[in-house]
Amino acid sequence: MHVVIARCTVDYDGRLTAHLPEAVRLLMVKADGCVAVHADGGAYKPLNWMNAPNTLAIDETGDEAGNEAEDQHETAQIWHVRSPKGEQLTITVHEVLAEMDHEMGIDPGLVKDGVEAHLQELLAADPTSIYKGLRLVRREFPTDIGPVDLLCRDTDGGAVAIEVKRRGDIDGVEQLTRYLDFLNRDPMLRPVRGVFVAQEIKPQARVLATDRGIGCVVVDYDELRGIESDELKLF
Amino acid sequence: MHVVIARCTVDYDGRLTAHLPEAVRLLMVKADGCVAVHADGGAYKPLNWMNAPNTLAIDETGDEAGNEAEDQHETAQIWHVRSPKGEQLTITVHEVLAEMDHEMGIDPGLVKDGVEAHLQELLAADPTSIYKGLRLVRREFPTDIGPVDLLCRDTDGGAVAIEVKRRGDIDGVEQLTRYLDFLNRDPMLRPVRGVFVAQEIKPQARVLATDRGIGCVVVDYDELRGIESDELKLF
DNA sequence: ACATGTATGTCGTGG
DNA sequence: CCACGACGTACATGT
Repeated sequence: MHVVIARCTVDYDGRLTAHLPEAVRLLMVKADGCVAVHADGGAYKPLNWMNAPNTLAIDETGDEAGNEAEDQHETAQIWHVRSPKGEQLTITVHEVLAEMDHEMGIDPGLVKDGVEAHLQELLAADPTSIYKGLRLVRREFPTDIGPVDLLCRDTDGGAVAIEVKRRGDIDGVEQLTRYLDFLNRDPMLRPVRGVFVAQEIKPQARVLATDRGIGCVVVDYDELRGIESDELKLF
Repeated sequence: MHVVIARCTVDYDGRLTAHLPEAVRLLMVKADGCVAVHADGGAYKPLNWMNAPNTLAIDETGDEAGNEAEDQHETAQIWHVRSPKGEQLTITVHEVLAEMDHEMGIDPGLVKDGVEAHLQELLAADPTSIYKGLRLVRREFPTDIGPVDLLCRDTDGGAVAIEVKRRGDIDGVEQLTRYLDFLNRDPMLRPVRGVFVAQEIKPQARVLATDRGIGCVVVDYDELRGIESDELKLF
């Protein structure tokens, strides 16, 4: 890991064109070659960056015009970062204010908990938290276009396809719609109702779902986890 | 901007739960208080972070057990970062390997060029670059499910809904399809044709669009800008 | 503040 | 290698 604080200007040309006027910024070069230009604010996203794979070539153009020879900091460097896809990041370093270098090795990695997979797990364990009397047929029920999160039967034996999302967006409704299209071609299942389950459902998603006859159910993750704990306590 | 290279463990508890085992990482604290934990690889995204607004409190617990007094580096610090929304990031610093501090001021900011907004602007200014004889009715034409990028009329007075994308993906086709569904319920507009316009259209997106009777037009950004410049020169 | 659409999204996974 | 789905998505913008 190489870190430089420098007065610099930056130009990116690739998926779009962008320019950063001269200012003091942090330049971060990671072991895999990726480069990021950070300002002193604005969350974790850099102002500009280039992801690996790429090549970094530092062009030591020598002192800038009118520079006193003894001032080592007034050296102008040009960093050329290029990706094989034709993207290009050019950093003109006018002045290096600080620098740091350190070996860090490979990171052991992150352990996560509480994402959609976990929510789906809780709902599969007890579908009645979605809908009274609902019984699970199968998790990740396969269709030609991909697996439905949950396939259930209601009290009348009717098939119910359920899409689980942490945040209920319009995309989730589209996804469920595609699944329903395919499921409803199966004479053994037809007719299949759809239910969209999420911790939060956006208004537009609700409009679209309702328009397509898809039910919407909002569930609470902590509550589900609570119910699960309660049930475990009973035994 | 404060930068620290440290051997540390990290725990995040908020929108999910995550843990990082002990390793050497880069800790970045920006002027607005946001904190990021970087490994020496993996693009620009940090392993863990906390965005502003938040509070950072550094707990100097003193030397770790069994530590030789003169070794200043073996101090264990605990960084508590908390957001008002109840998120919490805890960084246990076992050893500081390097440190850096620098004032950077407010960044003048990024100038972007060539994003969808600009492309839509150019096309709105001259819809004939999409289709001969096309006239603009309204940009961001509202429907119950959101605004269509461009609504136009063709030479026969037929309504044409246009979705503009930088990269023409399958999602864009889905989006336009939804708009067309709603627009075609309006007796004043019906029948409405759809045209998908992008700088690049993925094969699958083209297949889906064609299957749904939606036209595909690939436009060149530089060329559009060129045409615009030419027209400006004429006056 | 909330809702919505864009992003140089990034990042994993499966075909 | 490409496509799809999830993400602590972040982020700007319009209401």
